[in-house]
This record gives sequence, C-alpha cells and structure tokens, in this order.
Amino acid sequence: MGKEGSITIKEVAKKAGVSVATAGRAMGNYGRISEETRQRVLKAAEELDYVPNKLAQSMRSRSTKTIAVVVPDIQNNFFGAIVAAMEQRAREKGYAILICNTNEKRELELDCLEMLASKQVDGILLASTFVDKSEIPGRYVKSIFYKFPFVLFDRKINDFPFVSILSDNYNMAYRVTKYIIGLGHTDIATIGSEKEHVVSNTVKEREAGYRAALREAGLGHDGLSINVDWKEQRETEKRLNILLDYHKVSAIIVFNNSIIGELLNILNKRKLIIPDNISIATWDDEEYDEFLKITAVKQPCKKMGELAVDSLIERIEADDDRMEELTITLNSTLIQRESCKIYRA
Amino acid sequence: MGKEGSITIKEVAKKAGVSVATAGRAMGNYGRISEETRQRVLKAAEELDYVPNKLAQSMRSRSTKTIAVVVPDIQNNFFGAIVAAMEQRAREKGYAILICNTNEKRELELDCLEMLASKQVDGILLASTFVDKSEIPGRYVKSIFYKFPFVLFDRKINDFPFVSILSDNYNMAYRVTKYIIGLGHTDIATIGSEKEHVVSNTVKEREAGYRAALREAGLGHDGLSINVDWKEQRETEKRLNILLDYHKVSAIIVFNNSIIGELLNILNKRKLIIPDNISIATWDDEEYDEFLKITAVKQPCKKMGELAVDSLIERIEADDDRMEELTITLNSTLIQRESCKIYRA
DNA sequence: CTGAAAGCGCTTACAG
DNA sequence: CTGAAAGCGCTTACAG
Repeated sequence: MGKEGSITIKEVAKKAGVSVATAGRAMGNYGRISEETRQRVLKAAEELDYVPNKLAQSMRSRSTKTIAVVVPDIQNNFFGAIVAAMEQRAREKGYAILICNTNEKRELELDCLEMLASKQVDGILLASTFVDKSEIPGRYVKSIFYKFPFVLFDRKINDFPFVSILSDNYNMAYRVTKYIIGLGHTDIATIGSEKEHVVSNTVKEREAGYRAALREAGLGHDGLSINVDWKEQRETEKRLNILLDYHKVSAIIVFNNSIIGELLNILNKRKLIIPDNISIATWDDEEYDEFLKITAVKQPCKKMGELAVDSLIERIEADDDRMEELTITLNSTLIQRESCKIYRA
Repeated sequence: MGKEGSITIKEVAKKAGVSVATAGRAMGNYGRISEETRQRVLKAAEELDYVPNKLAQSMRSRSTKTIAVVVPDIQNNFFGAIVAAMEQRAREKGYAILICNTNEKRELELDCLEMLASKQVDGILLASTFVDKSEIPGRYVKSIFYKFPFVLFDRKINDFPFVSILSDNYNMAYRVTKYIIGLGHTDIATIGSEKEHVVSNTVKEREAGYRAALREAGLGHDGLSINVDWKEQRETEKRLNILLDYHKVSAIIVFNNSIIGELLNILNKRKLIIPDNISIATWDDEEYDEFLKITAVKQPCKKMGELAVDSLIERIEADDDRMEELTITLNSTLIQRESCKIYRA
C-alpha cells in the first residue's frame, strides 16, 4: 500500500513528454525551466495525483526538513504546551516534528537520540535528563551531540557549546519564597520531582533560589526540600505524609505541576484548608488554578517553544557550523492569587 | 553537520576489508554471513562510530518504520495521554512517531496528511475533523486515504473501510444524564466544543445519548445543548453567561475537558456553589477532579492509544492489503464523586 | 531551456 | 558465504 501503487516522477515525466530531470525542475521549483513545460508537467502531475517522495528528495538534497523533539514527559502540561508551540512554529517554517518521550530515563534518551540521528533529522530540540556532558558516553557525544545541530530547552547540559532556552528558575523561586516569608511564614517546605533518584537541574535551581531567600531572611541554610517520583503514587503519598507528620510546615512551594494533584488530595484528607491552615504556591499555571485561586508561576511555554525552533532552524540553515554557548533565560510570571495567607501561629 | 562528516557503510566495509554488501549484511542482520566476518564488520563499525542512514535503508526497503499521529489538539490532556501511550507502544515495536496538530482545522489536516504521505510513513493514526468521506476532496481520498494504512481513533470518518477505535460516547452520556435525572434534576444543560462552527462527531454522540435519556424520562426531545470554541475565551464566557442568564439550569454536563476551567470560573463569579446551587459532571478525568470532587467520565486513553498502534502495525505488517471496516468501542468509567447532588427546588 | 548521466547510502537479487 | 551490479526516486552537475 502507498508504495507499490505510488507513481513516481518518471511517470509524470513520461506523461508530460519530458525527461525526469525536467519534471523534477518543474515540481521542485529549482533550476531553469520554461513556463510552458512547467505547466505541462504540473498538469500531468495533478492528473496522476502525484505525491513527491520526500525520502528520495531528502536522500539527494541531504535535508529531511524534519526536527526532533525529545522531552522527558510529554504528558506534563508544561511540555505539552511547549511541544504544541514547537509543532506549530516548525510547520509554519516547513519542518515536520518527530517526537520522543524519554520518561526521564537516560538510557531511553540515548536510544532516542541515536534513532533520530540515523533518521537524519536536520536538528534536535532536547530537554535532557543529563546535566553534564561528562555523564554522556563518549560515542554519543562524538557521533551525535557534535554532529547535529542541538538546541536545549528547559534543561541545560553543561559544557556543550549549545544554545539553551531556559526560564528563570532561580529568580522565581527566590521571589516566591520571599513573598511567602513576607507573609510571616518561617516553616516553608518545597516539593520537587525526581526520577530514579535523580533531580533535574531545573528543580535544583529552584531549590537554590528558595534557599537563597531563606538565608537572606535568616531562616537557616538548608530549608526543607523533598523530591518525589510522582508516578509512584503510593510512595509519593507516603513521603508527603511524612513531610507533614514530622515537620512543622505552614507553607509549601511545589516545583512541578505533576505533584500538585496528589498534594491537594493529601491536604484534603488531613483536613488542611488552603490557605487557612497551609499556604501553597506552585509552578506552572494549570487550567484549574484560577478557580482554586492557587498562586502559581507561569512559565513562558509558547515563547520557549517558538524560540527554540527559531534558534534551531537558524542554526540548521546557516552556512557555517559555528557552535557557541548561549543561554537565554526567559521571564516567568508570578500570578498571585489567594492560596498564600498571612501566617498566624 | 551530521552529514558531510558522516561515515557510511562504504567506509565500514573498507576498514573491515569486505564489500559493501557484506558490511550491510553484518549491520542489518539480513542474508547469510559468517560469524567471523560479522564480528569484524561490527568492530569496524564501532570503531568508526558508524550510525546507519535510515533514510537510505527506508528508500531501499520501502519501509520507514515511522507512524504518523494526527490529532486535533495536542494540548488537550485527553489527546496528550493518547499520544504518550502511542509513542511508548510504537517505540517498543520499533516505530518512530511523526506528530501533527491540526488545531481542528480541516485544511491543515489535509496538508498534514499530504506531507506525511510524501514522507512515506508506514501508516497513519488519525483523529479526524472530517465526519464523512464525502467531505474530503477526491484527490486526497484516492492518493492518501486509500493508499496508506489508516487507523482512526476517538473520531470516526464514515464510509471508509478502516479500523476505528472509539470510546462509548453515546452510552456514557446516556448514563450520566440518567444519573443526574435520578437525582431529581429536570433542567440539565450540556456544553460541548466546536471549532469554526463545526461540532465533532464525538460531541454529537454524547449529545444524542443525553437526549435519549431526557426523552426516556419524559423531559422533552431537545434538551439544552450549547457548543463553544473554548480558545475564544471572551466568546465562550459570553455564551456560558447567556446560558445561565436565560435558562433555568440546575445541572451541567461538560462534554470536553477544555471547557471546564472556564466554566468553573464563571460559576465562581456568579457565586454558584457546586453542588449546592448547581450540579456538574464532566468528560475526561483531570488531575484536580479528585480534589474538587467532580464527577467525571474517564476515557481509556492508554488502551485507546495502544490498541490503535497495535491495529495499525498489524495492518502494516500484514501480507495482504485487505481493508475492512471495524469499529471498536472501548468502555469508559464513570467516577462518581460529589459534584452532583439531589435537586431541591 | 532541456536531457543523459551520476550519485545520495543503502538492500536486493544474481552469480560464483 | 561473499562480491559486483542494479536500483529505490529523486536532484545535481555537466553538456548541449
């Protein structure tokens, strides 16, 4: 199907009474061709319902007009919004999107990258589970990372000369924490996500911003941060309960939107009312946050996706192979609603 | 990048001291080859960091090991969950996923399909904006729909001999409506989604199930159904307000999860408390629904995605080109929570 | 402006 | 078991 029956440029050429080369010129808009024969070829192509074989085109022209997007969790709305923006932008610029979901697994990420490389994608948009170049096996570094145009988003990998599009994790965490401290809270915990005991760069930066605010306010150096693998519901529940059982906590900052559902359920079971008994702020504004009046940090997903695509395509279509480290930090927005309240002991 | 520098099987062959054909046999695991030379080739390949060019492989073998997924709205969690399941299943079976977001636009859908066809995908997984074959221009029907393996999901197109994987829209709507009627409600409205004034098949079936329950209970034949384009926030808000201003409504069934956020906000502005002043049930269980105690219909996204991939791959790998209409209806689950309450005038 | 030939990197018959 | 040749469907020089 779709193969044996397919008509090729050869048949179009025959029908139009020209050579294959000429038919190609008419269809592909390259080279010189008289308007008259062009029309003749186009007509023949239409009559035959000719669909050009992009595989063959790519083979010859060495460009697949395809971009890969590799994300750790496509079901997370944050990545969903970014992928949607990328798809649209890429399509507008004539590129298709090949997508891979690594599930936060490093091995899977490497497998995906290798597959994408072999598929000859023109470039790769990556939110990696790796934090440092040194963690990546040399053969991938050499035959993939240094051979394809890469743009990193949301998560950077240190020591690569790539463009990275991030959001202001440290600053926003600092700001949110400071806001909550300003409300009189001193016992502020954070919940981030981890997978196989590794915590993403992004969450680490947020933790750092949080601790900076704590320190500045004279509230100690460590703070109280836990990380959970939210896909392990039972374990997550257990850890959240331990957090609330054994620690005095009057405010919680959630560093990953995937956790908030579970947290709300647990607060509910414990009859903890927001914001009367506990204050909450979360990353990534979700559909229900407005209704629930949850204070949230809204990251610029659309912009991040578009900028990543633009940078990558620029690199792909550039004449030189220049590589240069460039980190672009996009501003997030703090949407203050009513989930954080002045603390009274 | 990634191209000029790439090493080909020719270089591997040279290094291993064999012909290109033999090197191919060693790498691709086809044909007969002695274990000894196989090892020699593999070693040469590894030393050169050889990555096979799948474009060339596909060209020759006439199989791209790539499946296309075309969805109307990738940002909708429902489709997000399906796409995630598809990606995983496809990867496990050795296929990559090319993704297209049609934004509920028919023209865009056709453009995407044409692009995918020209990319020689092995098959297409489609949630279409078309309801009927007759709505699709003939040339696409002929050169795409009848030339590629298709499996439809969530939304069926009538008159094509395809496998369609749907969920039980009619039945669940009937059941939800009956449940609400059982609670004593007589003024039940529904809200579905539309795009450019076209309402999807799926929503239409849900409306039909709703009306059937109404009729059966002697509550008239029409019911009160509106459809909104939820991306047009202002217009959506206006219509929802009109619904509540000019009609007596004690219960609302929401047929598309993208609308619920906006609806909750409006109910909130109007000081309508769920379930005291108004009962609510919605399609597609979302992260916050448990916390908010919203009664929801949970569709089997994962199963739908997996089954769609399995059916498509079965078709792709089958020897015959047999096409046969087959509609598989998957069961959804009604999660009764506390957003619907006994009606008191 | 047009055509014949070569070639992109593989795999598939065909010999040996 | 291995190699030389042909070919997948295009595009790219090279002639004319």
